Amino acid sequence: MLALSTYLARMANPRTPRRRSYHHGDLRLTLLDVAAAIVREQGAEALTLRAVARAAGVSQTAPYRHFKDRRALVAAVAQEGFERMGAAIGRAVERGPGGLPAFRRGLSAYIRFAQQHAAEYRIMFGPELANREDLPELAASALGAFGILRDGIVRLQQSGAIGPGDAELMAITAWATLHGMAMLLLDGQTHAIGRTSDELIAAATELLITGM
Amino acid sequence: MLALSTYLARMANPRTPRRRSYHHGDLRLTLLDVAAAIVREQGAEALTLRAVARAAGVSQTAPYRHFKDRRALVAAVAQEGFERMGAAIGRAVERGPGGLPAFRRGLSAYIRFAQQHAAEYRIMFGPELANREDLPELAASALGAFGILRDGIVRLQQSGAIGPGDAELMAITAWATLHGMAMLLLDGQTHAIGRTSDELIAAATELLITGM
DNA sequence: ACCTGAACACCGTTCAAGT
DNA sequence: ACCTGAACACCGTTCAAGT
Repeated sequence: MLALSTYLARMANPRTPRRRSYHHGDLRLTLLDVAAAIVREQGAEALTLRAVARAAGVSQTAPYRHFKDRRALVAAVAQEGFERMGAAIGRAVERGPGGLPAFRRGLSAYIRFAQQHAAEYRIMFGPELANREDLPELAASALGAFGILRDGIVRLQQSGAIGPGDAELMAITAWATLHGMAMLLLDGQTHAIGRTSDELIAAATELLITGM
Repeated sequence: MLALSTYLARMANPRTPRRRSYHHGDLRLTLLDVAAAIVREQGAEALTLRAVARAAGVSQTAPYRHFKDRRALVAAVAQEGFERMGAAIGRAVERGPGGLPAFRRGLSAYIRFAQQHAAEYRIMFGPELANREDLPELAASALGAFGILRDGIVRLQQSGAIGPGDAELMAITAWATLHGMAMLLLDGQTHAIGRTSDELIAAATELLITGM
């Protein structure tokens, strides 16, 4: 989680220890770190291959040794995002009593992650990576996150906390609601309406649970 | 609704009647038509100012007389989209019995519009226009569409078709669900799950109504 | 008032060449 | 095996100049 300025300062500083050789060693990892820093600090649209190369201190064509094209780098950033989001939701679910309260905490954690990592979330669900046919790892990460939601619903049904019904259709609808609410919040569409994000998260969560 | 090829052929054809003068006359309208055709036929990412100028047969800087920058052109395309979507939903609501069935038809119409005008929908809700602070007309169009939804919910409450509660919070949640489901469908995220879009639309609609 | 042409600072990507 | 440099085909945008 180094700041972008750290990389840039390192490159500008003549006392920066020279690389062991002409070869970088772990350029792939450096590129990913730099990419994440750019997204975090300058937003999704600032994530260009050339900017990443510049901040990493390599030529603009060096990244092509490690990523097929720009989209592959973006996909790697998104994949990290899915894994971090899954972990954040998992922590929220574990942190307290189970059952319906745990489910509520999970739903809230989803939207809070989107708000706290707005640019990353946009990349995860942006049009560029919408088609995941050629990105099987990314598709698996996303599907894994969906599975957590569906399994949570199944357990709630088994315990009788929510009514019966097609758990998968419920999960897709819940996901759609979370994603939609996250986007509305990120885009500031809810400012005009004058409600706090906590109110909106609570409303969406309760409507979903009541509907189930 | 002319195809892009029509504009391009017109430019390539030496028999195309020359413009009345050095001035185009209604370049703004032509640019908007061409932009809509490009979005429809080549997708949202193909909508560049230079491509629009080329297809319209003017220099690449001519559009700047009519649009402050690229974003202003994109916003104009989005605005047309909001108006057409509002009209499509209105037609669906009117076409049949009122009350809850009309509300269901409206919700379905929203998602069907998104599916049938996928690229346009992406532009309407894309990150580029997310911040509408400097686009008051666009903000008004979007808020108008939201108002239709909220008023529909209020009427359903008055008739007792759905339970009481904060209509605005219900409307935002419903909008989030529609938008989220539309995006999941457009992005093909639902393919992996193997349900038809009709099933998904029905599930989302029923869960929302039950929750209300 | 409206449009053009040249220019600038960016992109992604390819390909031959360097170490 | 990994990285560089030059090149190509794109962008958005500005500014002086043409009609």
